[in-house]
Order: sequence, then structure tokens, then C-alpha cells
Amino acid sequence: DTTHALDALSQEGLSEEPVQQKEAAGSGGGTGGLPWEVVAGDGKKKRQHRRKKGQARMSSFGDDDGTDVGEADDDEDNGGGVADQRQREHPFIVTEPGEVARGKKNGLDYLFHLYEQCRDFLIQVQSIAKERGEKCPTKVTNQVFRYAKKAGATYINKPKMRHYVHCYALHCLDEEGSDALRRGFKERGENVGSWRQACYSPLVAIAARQGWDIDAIFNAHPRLSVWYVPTKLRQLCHSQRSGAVAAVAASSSVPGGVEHHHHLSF
Amino acid sequence: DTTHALDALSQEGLSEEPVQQKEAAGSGGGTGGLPWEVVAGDGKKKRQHRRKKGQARMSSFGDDDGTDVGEADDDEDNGGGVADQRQREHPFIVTEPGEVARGKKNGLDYLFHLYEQCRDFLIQVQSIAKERGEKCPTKVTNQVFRYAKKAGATYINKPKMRHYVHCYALHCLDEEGSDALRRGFKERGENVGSWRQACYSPLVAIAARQGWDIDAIFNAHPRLSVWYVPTKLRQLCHSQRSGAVAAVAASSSVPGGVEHHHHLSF
DNA sequence: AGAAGGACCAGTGGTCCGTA
DNA sequence: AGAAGGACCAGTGGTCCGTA
Repeated sequence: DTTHALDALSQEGLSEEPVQQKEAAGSGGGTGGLPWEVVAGDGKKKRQHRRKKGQARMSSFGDDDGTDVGEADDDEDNGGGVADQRQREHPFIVTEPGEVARGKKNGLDYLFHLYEQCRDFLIQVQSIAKERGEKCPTKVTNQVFRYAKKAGATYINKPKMRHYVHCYALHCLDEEGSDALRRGFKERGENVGSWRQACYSPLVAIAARQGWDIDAIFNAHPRLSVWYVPTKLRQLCHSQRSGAVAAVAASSSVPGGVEHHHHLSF
Repeated sequence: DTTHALDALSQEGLSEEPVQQKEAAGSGGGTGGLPWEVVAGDGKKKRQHRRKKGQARMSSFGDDDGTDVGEADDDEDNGGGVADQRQREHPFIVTEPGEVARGKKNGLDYLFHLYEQCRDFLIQVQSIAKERGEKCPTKVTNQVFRYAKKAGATYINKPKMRHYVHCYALHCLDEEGSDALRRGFKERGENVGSWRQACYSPLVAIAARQGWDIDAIFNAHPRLSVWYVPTKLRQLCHSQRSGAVAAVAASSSVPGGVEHHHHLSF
């Protein structure tokens, strides 16, 4: 009756209840339900089931099978011609609070909703672990991402969630400030990347006010505590505290690092 | 100035202050200082520096160099004839509280002292991590074992520490019970393995009294909280709670497991 | 035989970089 | 160009099993 601890959650009532947090979130939305949940059945909601054919048709072996059919182009639900390649999520754009992204885009309320979904998946993983007497994760781990995928939330993945954690942190810790930032960046027509960069600075300011302990700040917040503090945010807090702003600011992991930094105006 | 997070603690004032918790512990000993610390300079203390020659002489390349010299046999401090093979620690025997093991043996006070040393090493690793703004471990991790080794505590290693964690847990949570168990097993001339096995049952009883949450029990205790709950202890608590004693009791990881079990008399 | 610990291994946190 | 995410990689937790 004791199984491998890490297969823990494999088939656990997943198949039939894919996402099910039908209205679990209930945070920022102006509408009663959240837009991407309301439209169930008419497209948007089933984004993750669209596929595109390609080289990966399993055992077809040979590109002469002329699977260049369709691409069925771009309408949201293409029922027939089931191809195999998973479609990527639409890119995010900067939206104001309550605004639904139009066209092939996703908005930031939807982004933040994904964080809440992940937390809900974690809670499920935890309760399964507890009832099995296995070790119980306190954070959104690989195991949770795997669980989410099996539960049908194929649009959730680790690199994406880690990429925007600090943006979600700002949303949690200072919703007003976060909202204002969104409006500003939308107005100026900035892209998601620069909005994302801009989220660091107000967080560092918050940390400064609270003794620089960014881990404590994350852990003190119930929705945020399930996320690992992003490396770069930790580094920014550290170098700010040390007063050594200029040198390392906004570099990732190694001085002179990778990501473009806009202003070090904090 | 930002280095790899995981090399975190490499050369950090290690070379010159090898172990330094000269009398940090101060728990059970009847004597003023702990025996293995008092004898500094006359043998016992330098156990970890004894070596035995063998195949591994680095670049000698070829066994014709006749390094069968000495073995210098068995006196504690062999100064000359530096050979390369590290000597193993003496095996543990069941000792009563305060009793020093005689001959080529180590006693249980010494075992428990190692757990306290590890915790001290963790605390050092944590303070280095904090001052560098890196993530800060809350448990005795690989990183801590590596640090301990570099600090000269070569007699500390992960498999050994993990093996006896639950014994240390009993010592922390019910010192009187632990002491009584030690006396009983010593009296009956039991070996360390059976004493170790016998430590599970009283722990499960403690867990039972406290709602079966073994993680909470570990975390509530300051010295114990830095140790991971051993898999088998977790499983025992779980199966006890489920009332399914007989089936899985004292098996490790997989039903019908590896370790011999003596009595399931809890 | 009983025991200490080097060394392995599956799954982790972290994120790069080939892809669309 | 900007962005999403498959897939890789170094170091982890866990402990087996060749060794003494």
C-alpha cells in the first residue's frame, strides 16, 4: 500500500475534473466571474486543446504523408483534422485591471489568475500527500507543475510561472501600486517585458521599508508564500541594502548578466 | 561580487578554525566538558586524521612503490608514515548516558553530539548565506555536510547522520525515555542496530499522543527542526494511524522491505 | 556477523536558448 | 523584434551496497 513517494499524486481523480476552480479566485475581477472562465465552450477556454500538425506525428515516419493540411489557420476551435503539435499560449500584453485582452493576446488578470490556480493545485497535492502520510510540499514544486499538467492545465508551465513571480508579488503586496503601474505602462504602449522589469523596483522599495528580508515578506503573505523568491529579486534587495546599486543592479546571477535593464531609478 | 549561490560557503574562514565548538553542546554530559573534547591532543580527538595506506596514493601510479609500510598498526596517533586512505570512524556501541565508550568504539553521547555539531554548522552556513543575500537553508542539507567536511569535521557524513536521526529525535523529545532505553539495551548486551530499531516505537507513541503529525513534532523542537523526518518514521506513523500495523510495520520504503524488525510491540 | 560511508540515482530548482 | 516553454544541467535528498 506504500507507493513511491514521488509518484505520489499520479492518478488521483484527475481524469474527470480537469481544472475545476470554476470560481475559486475571486480577487481583482470587476465582473462577477472571471472572463476566461465565463466563455467556457466557445473557444478561448479550450485554447490548450488546439494543436498544430508537424514533424511529431508519432509513428508516421516520413514526411511524405503530406500533413501540410490546413494549419486550419487561426480560428479558435478547429474541431476536425486533429494534429499533434501543441499550440503555444497567446503572449501577454499589458492590460489594466479588469480589462480583457482582445485578439490573440492574454491580459495580466489572467496571468495572476494562473498563480492562484497553481496555488490551488498545490493545496490539492498537499492534501493528497497528507492523507498518504508522505512528505508535504510547502511551495509550488515540479511535482505541482506535473500535477497541474495531468489535471489538464497544460497552459501552466514552470518557466512561465517563474518568469513573472515578482510581478505577481507586487500584485499581492501592493495591489494599488501594481494597478497604477499597469495603467501607466499600458498608456505608454510598453510591452510586457518592460512592464515586467519595472515591477522589481517597487518591490525593492517595499523590502527596504521592512528590513530587507524579502523571504520574510513572501512568507508572511498567504498567497505569495507558496512561491520561491526569484533569484534576481533577492539579488536586487541584497545589493540595494549594501548600497552598491550601480554595479550589479538588474544583472542576473553573474555581474554583467543577461537581462536588459531599463532604469535603476529606485 | 555575486558568486554562484551553491558555492556559497566555499572558503569562508574555514582553514584555521576546524571545529571550534569547543563546548557548544552542553546537554547530557555528567562531566563538565564532554569527554571527546577534553582529551584534545592525546589521541581520540584526532581520530579523523589517522590514515591507512592503500591503493590511493594519488599520482604514484603502479603498486611497486611498496607502500605496504607500517599500517603503523593501531595506536591512536601515528605521526609519521603519512599514508592516504582515510580510516573509518569506530563503530557505535550502546552506552548509558554519560558513559564513555572504551576500546575502538564510540558511545551514544558522542553520536548525539554529532547532531549538535551539524546544527552548529548549519547555523554558520545560514549566517554566511544571509550576509551574502543568498537563499538560506532551514535544514541540514548537502551544502551543510560539505561545509562540515571542509571545516575539518571529516567524521560527519550524510548516510550516518540520516541513519540515526530518529534516535536523536527520541533523545530530544523524551530524554528520560531515551536514557532508559539505552540502559536497558546496554544491560541486555544488544548491539547498536537493535537499539536503533527500538527507537522507532516510542517515537510513534509520542506522535500518537500529539495527533500523528510527526512533521509538526520535529518542527516544534529547536534542535530537531533542522533534520528531515526520516522516511521510515513517517511511514510508521502513517500506518499506525491507519490501524494497519501488522502489514507494513518496520519495513522500509517498500512493503516487505530491507531492515530486520524485532518487535512490533507498540 | 554488524556497521560505516562512498557513491550512485531519480527527481529538483533554475533558466537558457532553439522555436514560433 | 518580443515572448512562450521544452529541455537541459548542476547540485539535492535519499539510501544501497561494496568495503573493512
